[in-house]
Amino acid sequence: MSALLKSSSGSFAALTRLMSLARLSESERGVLADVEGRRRAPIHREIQVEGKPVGEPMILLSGWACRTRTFSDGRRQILSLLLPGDLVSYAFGPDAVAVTTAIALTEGVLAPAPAPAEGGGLARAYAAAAALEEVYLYRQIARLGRLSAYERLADWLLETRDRLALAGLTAGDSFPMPLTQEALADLLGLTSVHINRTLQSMRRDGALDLRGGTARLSEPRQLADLVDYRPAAINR
Amino acid sequence: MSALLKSSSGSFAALTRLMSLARLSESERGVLADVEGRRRAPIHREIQVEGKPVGEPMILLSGWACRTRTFSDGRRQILSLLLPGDLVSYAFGPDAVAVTTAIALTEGVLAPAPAPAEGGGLARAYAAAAALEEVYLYRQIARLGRLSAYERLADWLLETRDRLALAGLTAGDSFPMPLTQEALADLLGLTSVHINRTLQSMRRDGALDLRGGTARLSEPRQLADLVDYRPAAINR
DNA sequence: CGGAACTTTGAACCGTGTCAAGGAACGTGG
DNA sequence: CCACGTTCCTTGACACGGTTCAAAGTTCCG
Repeated sequence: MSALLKSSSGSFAALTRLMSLARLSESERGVLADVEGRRRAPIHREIQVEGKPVGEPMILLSGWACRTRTFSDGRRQILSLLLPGDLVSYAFGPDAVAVTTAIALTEGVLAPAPAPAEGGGLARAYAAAAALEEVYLYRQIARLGRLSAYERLADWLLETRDRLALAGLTAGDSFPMPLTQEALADLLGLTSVHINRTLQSMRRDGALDLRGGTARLSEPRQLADLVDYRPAAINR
Repeated sequence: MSALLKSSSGSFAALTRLMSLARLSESERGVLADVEGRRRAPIHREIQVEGKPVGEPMILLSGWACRTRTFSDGRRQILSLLLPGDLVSYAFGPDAVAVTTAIALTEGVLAPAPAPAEGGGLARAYAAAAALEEVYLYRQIARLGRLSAYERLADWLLETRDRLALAGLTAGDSFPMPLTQEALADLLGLTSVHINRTLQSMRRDGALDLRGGTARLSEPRQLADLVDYRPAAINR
């Protein structure tokens, strides 16, 4: 068994995220570190399959994944991203059936999501996570429906920076961005060729630095104005 | 008070929908008919406002509504539709804040959603409704991200027919379709001009008959093949 | 009967897709 | 550590679906 799977390292980001979503008790904070039943998800591996029982709830400890829909003619749309600390199948009881297929976009590690005590911090964190997931879905719809390629990219970069910040994965304006341009295209409803051109246009504008799997937003304010971006707020 | 508001007529469709989602007990079936606190929602009225507390859960008894996002420059995207029997604000406790703005697209009637008994049929119906709502969100994303105008329209018509069928509002291949072409455009991420052309193209193909607020799909099979459409199935 | 909201049509324009080919980066095995 | 294949990125020319702008026609409702 690899170091990633047996050690408690690698659940850091996920724990950080849960702690940004709700105050956790001492014991709740420990439960993720030594959770049993971790499993590695190699890149492109299906994590969940549409129409099959979802099984026990899982949390993504590290790596990026997505929910996806593939049409019979091969067209593919990434419906939503799953980032470290996101819950993968936490809906409607274990006898329910998955409504989407989910796959790993990078190498990742999954673990069974610790069962929350009624009314505890973990339960609140999960509820907040579900609420946020809903927000991201609505945003994805607005993005695809009404924004230009450049705007979609800007909006998504801002959102992703904020999501990763919750998991403590940002460093200033920098954050990991391991997606290929083809994955970005499938996510933003464009072609990879056009993603390439749009990325370069944003680089030329001095708004984006994207190299070696790391993105840096140099002018986040201006990008935010461009797309009327406001951070997600669930609770007041 | 109008006949619609005081009589038990007008909750028929909503009750029919809940009964298609789960088996309801005798008493549960009655609870919607004489629910207190109905209110009329005139066309264009805000039902819920992003950032404000959601208040008590509501169910849409009749009429069409939507969740919407408006950008600062005026662009508008309809995120999801709310049809008779749909729950409007049923998420994450009454202290939560609405994550979208919802408005009435036609004249409609709302009522407080009857509180479900733990483990009862109504609770199962609400859970199924929430699961379906999630399915429709994912579909909307795939539609906007990867389908052409003609395909978006076909896919949406099929979905809407099936949704209305759950509420007993279809008659064969016919169903009410009260949206203006501009609303359709905002829903499908297009312009009203192009919606107009696309509708006519579908009419010319003999696939759609849309007049006087009623739509009829003449070739549902072919449309379904075109967009790889399959009915939503939550439970197995 | 009159006005507002909605639908229809035409012509020009433009953002994004398509097709094709070459180049860079990366991992793997020898 | 090099050689090689594979995956990913980049670029150019051209095509096309959908938008924009403008104006006329229709329906609906008070």
